[in-house]
Amino acid sequence: MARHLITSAIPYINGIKHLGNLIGSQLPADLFARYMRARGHEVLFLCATDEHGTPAELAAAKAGKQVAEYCAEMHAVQAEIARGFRLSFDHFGRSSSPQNHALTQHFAGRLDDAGLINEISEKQVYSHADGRFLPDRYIEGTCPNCGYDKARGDQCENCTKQLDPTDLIDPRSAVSGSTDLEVRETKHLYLRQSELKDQLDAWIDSKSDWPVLTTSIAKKWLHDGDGLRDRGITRDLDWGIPVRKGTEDWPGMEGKVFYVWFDAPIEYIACAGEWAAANGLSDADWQRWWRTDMGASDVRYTQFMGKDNVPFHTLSFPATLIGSGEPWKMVDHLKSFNYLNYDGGQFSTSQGRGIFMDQALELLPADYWRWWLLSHAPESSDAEFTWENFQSSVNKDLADVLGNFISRITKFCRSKFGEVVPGGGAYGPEETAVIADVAERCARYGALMEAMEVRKSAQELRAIWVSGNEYLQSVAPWTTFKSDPDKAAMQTRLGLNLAHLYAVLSAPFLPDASAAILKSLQVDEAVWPEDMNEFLSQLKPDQAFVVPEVLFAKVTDEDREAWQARFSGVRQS
RNA sequence: GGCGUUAUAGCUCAGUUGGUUAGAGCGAACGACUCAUAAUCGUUAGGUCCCUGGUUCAAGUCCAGGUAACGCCA
Repeated sequence: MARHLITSAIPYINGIKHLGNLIGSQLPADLFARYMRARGHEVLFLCATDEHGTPAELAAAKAGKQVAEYCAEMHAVQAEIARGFRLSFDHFGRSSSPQNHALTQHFAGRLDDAGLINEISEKQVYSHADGRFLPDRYIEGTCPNCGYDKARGDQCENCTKQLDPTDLIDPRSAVSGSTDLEVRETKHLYLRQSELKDQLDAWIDSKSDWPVLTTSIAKKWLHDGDGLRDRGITRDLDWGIPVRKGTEDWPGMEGKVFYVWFDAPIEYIACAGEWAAANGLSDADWQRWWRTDMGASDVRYTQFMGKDNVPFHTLSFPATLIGSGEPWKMVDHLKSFNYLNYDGGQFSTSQGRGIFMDQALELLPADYWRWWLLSHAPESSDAEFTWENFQSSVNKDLADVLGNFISRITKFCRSKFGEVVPGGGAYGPEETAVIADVAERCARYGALMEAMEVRKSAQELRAIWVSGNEYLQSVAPWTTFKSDPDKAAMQTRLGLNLAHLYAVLSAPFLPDASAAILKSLQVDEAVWPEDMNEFLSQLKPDQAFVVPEVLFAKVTDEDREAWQARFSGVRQS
């Protein structure tokens, strides 16, 4: 038994995520976690909401709420939707947790002790009316380039020109509208990542089994231009983790908080602490996952993320861990995904384009989405969601190949032998052949799952479903029954055992359908097949079962057209 | 403008370190079956592997140049 620590990139608190976000990290991470648990490994699967930063403040203000209140509500909403998609987090934490406050401050202190923090004075805009410094995005004014009067201090949305707040004509606060602004000196902390460049470089070089996409992005950041740049890790905001040096005050940094990119990845660790606290466990219980001096040296740590997050996971976060000089568990394998596009363009949270997680669940149960998304995961390049493709994949794979198999075998059995597993002698040569075929495919499926080859795993799983249909078609128990009912009984028994196999193998992809099949076969516990001969004889003669409800109803043309129309524009609410 | 990724059957995609007749699923045509959600199974037809040049006994695969789409940065 191995120990697997699995984290998914943590979704930002600001609103409900779309299907592109889901397949970019949380869903494949869940697939991997479920598979590893099914194989009997010890798994800790963590995710959380990323709650700090300017967008959260803006969204809260727009909703007319305090930031803390807004974040608490949105965390509950996201947690509920995650449950809806059957994401099996051991804990769904919050980057605003007390654990993350303490740990982030701890890391900052350690980094400072190691001489890896610089204090730098810079000029920033202060708003007298708001009584605070304003981040670039909080300042609005007229774009000097195109004359657009709602340009932001970082960029003009109209002409896309990058700006400095001081470029704006008639600048005003986006918070209060006040024009009583002043440029002031303010001090910020910088993490001297450049000092750690060689260590990071060597560490990345040691990861020969990482995908090209991952290492090429990391190498580019390390070597392009001036190389790895030092980065500011503090901000003049109210909402966030107060800047402290461990448990001590940080002179000159009063009223400032850590920048979101610094504290968000630390939440991966803090989340384990939240998990322990929520389950009445001790510090040692989470530290054995994260501290190599406390038992984590045999942990295999895998991170899942979209490609836009790769630099943070390969450079910034490792810089924090290495720089601390403490024995923290570093990532072993890093699986990154490209983007999922929607009908010819990008999914977009800010523009409300595409299908959002809550809307998806209103249309169809989780298994449909899980199957389509995973079997079309954007692994080697960007992938495309179209309603036609979704309809045909889901109907063919789930309704016709898997669903219909379960239906035909259970109903055939009921009509000829009743709702019990029939006897009728031992398996013959045809059965031996199918069992061998399925065993071989199952081994391949396991290897692909182990390697996190998501699409190929889905293909192999589907091929295993097809084997059942092939078998039934070739031995035709409905024909056999006329001349040799005993033989037909035996063939039907294997068919039912195959249904059991499909329930177990499909569980990581289709947890609900899997549970439904097991329930109808009256199997209490799903156990992964080790010996296929043995497994496919587990359902014994005279064992009762119940014909299940239709597992997957088809998506009709009318459904598809209606949904296509409904999701053609941008989200209204 | 710079950089990156991609380009293979009507569609969605596989093609390991260059090695016989380039594969799968869907869709199409034909056939089989009738247990089943008009489901299933089989057979067949579809490809100048974006273009040009190069390296090699041998290139979808490596190199150079070009074209197109997308993305990131300026």
